[in-house]
Amino acid sequence: MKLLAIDGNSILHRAFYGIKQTLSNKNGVPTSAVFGFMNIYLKNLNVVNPDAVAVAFDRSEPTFRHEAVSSYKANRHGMPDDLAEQLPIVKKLLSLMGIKVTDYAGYEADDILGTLARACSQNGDQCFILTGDRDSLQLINENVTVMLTTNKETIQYTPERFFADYGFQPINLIDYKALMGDSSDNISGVAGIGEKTASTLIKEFTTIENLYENYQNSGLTKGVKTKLEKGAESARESKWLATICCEVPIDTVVEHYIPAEPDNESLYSLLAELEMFKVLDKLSLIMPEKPEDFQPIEVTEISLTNEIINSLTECVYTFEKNKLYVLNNDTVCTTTDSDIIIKFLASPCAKSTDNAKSHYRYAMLKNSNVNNLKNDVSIGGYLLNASGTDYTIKTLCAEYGVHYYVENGIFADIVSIPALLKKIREFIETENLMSLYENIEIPLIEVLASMEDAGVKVDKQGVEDFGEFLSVMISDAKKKIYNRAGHLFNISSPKQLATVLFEEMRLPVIKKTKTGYSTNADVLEELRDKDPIIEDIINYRQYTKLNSTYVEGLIDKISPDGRIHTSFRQTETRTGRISSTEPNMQNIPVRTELGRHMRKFFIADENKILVDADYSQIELRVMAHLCGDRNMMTAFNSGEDIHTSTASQVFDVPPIMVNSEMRSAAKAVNFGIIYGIGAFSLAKDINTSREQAEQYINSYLERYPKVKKFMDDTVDNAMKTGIVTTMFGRKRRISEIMSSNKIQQSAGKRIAMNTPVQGTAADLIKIAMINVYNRLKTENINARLILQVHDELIIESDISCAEHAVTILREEMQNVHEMKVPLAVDVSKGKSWYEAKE
DNA sequence: CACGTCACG
DNA sequence: ACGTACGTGACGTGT
Repeated sequence: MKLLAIDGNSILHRAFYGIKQTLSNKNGVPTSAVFGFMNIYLKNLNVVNPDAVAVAFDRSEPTFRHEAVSSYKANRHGMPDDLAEQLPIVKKLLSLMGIKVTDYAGYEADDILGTLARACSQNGDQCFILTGDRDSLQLINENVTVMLTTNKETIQYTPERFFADYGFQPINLIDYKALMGDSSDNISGVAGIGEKTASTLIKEFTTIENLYENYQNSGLTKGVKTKLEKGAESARESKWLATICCEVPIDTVVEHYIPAEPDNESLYSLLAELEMFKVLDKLSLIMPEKPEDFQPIEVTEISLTNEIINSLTECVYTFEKNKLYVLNNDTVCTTTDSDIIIKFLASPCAKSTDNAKSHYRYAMLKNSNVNNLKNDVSIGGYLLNASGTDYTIKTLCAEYGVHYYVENGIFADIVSIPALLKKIREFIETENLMSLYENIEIPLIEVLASMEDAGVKVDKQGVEDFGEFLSVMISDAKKKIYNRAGHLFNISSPKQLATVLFEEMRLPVIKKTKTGYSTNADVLEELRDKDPIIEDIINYRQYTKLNSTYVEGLIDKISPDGRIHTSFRQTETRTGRISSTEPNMQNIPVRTELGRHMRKFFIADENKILVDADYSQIELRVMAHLCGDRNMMTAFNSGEDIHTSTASQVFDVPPIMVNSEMRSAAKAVNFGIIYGIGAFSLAKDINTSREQAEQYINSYLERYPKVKKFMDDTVDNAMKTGIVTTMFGRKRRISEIMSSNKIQQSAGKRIAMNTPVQGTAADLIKIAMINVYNRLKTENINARLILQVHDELIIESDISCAEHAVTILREEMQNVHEMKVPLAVDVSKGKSWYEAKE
């Protein structure tokens, strides 16, 4: 028999403190520790593949070994509330999985593990102890392996591995601890004896009994002898405290720990309620049958014909690997004939599906379109919970408690959609998201598909030439760097670079990362004057970044039509922004002249021109609108430069007296305001003292009191409800704000302050995109939207109608919504993106 | 696959 | 005393 014995408390702690993210479900129940626990458990279950599993927990009362010690747990913090809440959930999950959970009054989890381990050793069974606590290593023997889990890895401690690490036998870990003590367990040990001495003593004397019999006549130093003498009493007591009890009166018949049949139905509901869809997947659980409303769906597959298409008024369809599935009552009509697919997509039938954007792309490739799209369940799922990782039908079914029809095989998706859609629409309705869904997100799908379909023309030769130039500059910089360093190394490896800079060249360490010395741009900037190698490294970084990410990365993505067709993602960001991938067209360089050069290669086709329009300071304007601060509104309404105006307020001088330093400080403060201000970071950003930064922030908030009020109200509300909302009702759940960890909670507050602003700006530009798209269509302009970069829209237009495109962009962006301050838009034209943005 | 780094708004 | 801006995606290194 093989037994996996788990220290439940220890693993739960590891999971809680190991997971950076704070997770919680819709109802605000914290779940990160449960999630981490399940991951650690499932991972090691696969590694060990045991016949039996036991999970041990502490009892909250003082334990047998410790009740004699009056200051029990003096140095242990009680569990934070959000961890304590998760303990019963884990126990519940385990018992639903059929796993025996064991505790015993007066004993700790490791005593139970010790008892089970001893039983295994005596019966010749194998025992694997899963824990994060080194104490259990004393239990190791030929039959007992300890799987020690850290945040990074799990180490399997066999007797050999233990000896290699410690240099004595596992059982003598008790003696070792008796000498050196353990503050977290309130074991005092021998005063003055630490890790090093304890280790040497145990290697020589093996046990403290033997040590105390013989130390006087040994060659130990006088100091050590005195310490041992004084600590004799404490050492004996410490040994007793450090010894794991192996005689807890629990059931030690290993066979009794063979898991029972899991209660899949309850397990499913609980995991779904906790929103642990990945775990559901790993356990291959699906929504169990519900007697009342569950009916297996018998479907027959027939071929989709024009007649059927013409008869449809409303339907659900999916579309995978160029095969179309249309659900029509009890039949699934399928086809792979692209003419029929196009015909269907263009038909007037009201359509519901998932991943509709790809269907638009399919249609547009054939110069057709999708007509009358009513629902996209993925988009719906995203609006209801923007922090999901995927919005596939299977995952959504799990999330919304809808049966996923695995038994229907390849029809599982389509057969599952109707019930899922019903649920999702109900929630969208009750959450007041219907207008956002129907008027913004659904219409936007077509716009994004059209932009992807259009793509951006690239001057491939130009990019290649630029790449040649960069390669020369890179080898040049390399040579200089190797010369100065005195040897070859991989400059792109932060680790190797750090060795050269901070160990070989002894340059001062500015900042550390959790794995070593930081070599990032800020650090290099500070070291710039210290050695000429730094400048070359900065250049090397810039050249290689441009070359690998932009030159090589983009060339790979040029389609046969000479254009790049990025993919815009509509269900990716927590705030409601869209993102761009393969390639990311939203982070093409612009801030440095060399980087900006890249934009010369994104060009308009023959007889066409690029029209670029961007909102100026849209997020600050959104802030002004949302909070209604008089001072801020006046600044925008008067049309003056906002950073100058802010500087005038913060420094209390007339605008004419604002110099460029004051203006850039004010600009940084404005950014800080949007991000959820912190004095520390502002100070770092503008290179001033924390006190000074604090003062800027305070005078800002005094001058713009409603900004402060808005921030305070938003945070208060988020603390109460766990949710923040944009102007158009988009919601974001912020689990961090409920965290017992202060750092995470402050992060949550900043998120709460930033999201309504960033999210509202995202909503606004989405509306503008839809309106621009529709006007280009109805006014028959030979121009297409091709890119969006958060506050910027780009149209590729026939030269003949470029002015019309300019007008449409300007009007639709400026007038997108009635606001308390004007939305300013800068528009310009050019043959390339570089030219069009000046 | 995580991390450090760096490109953008 | 903590460790610090908000939101993304891609690349190279190293485990």
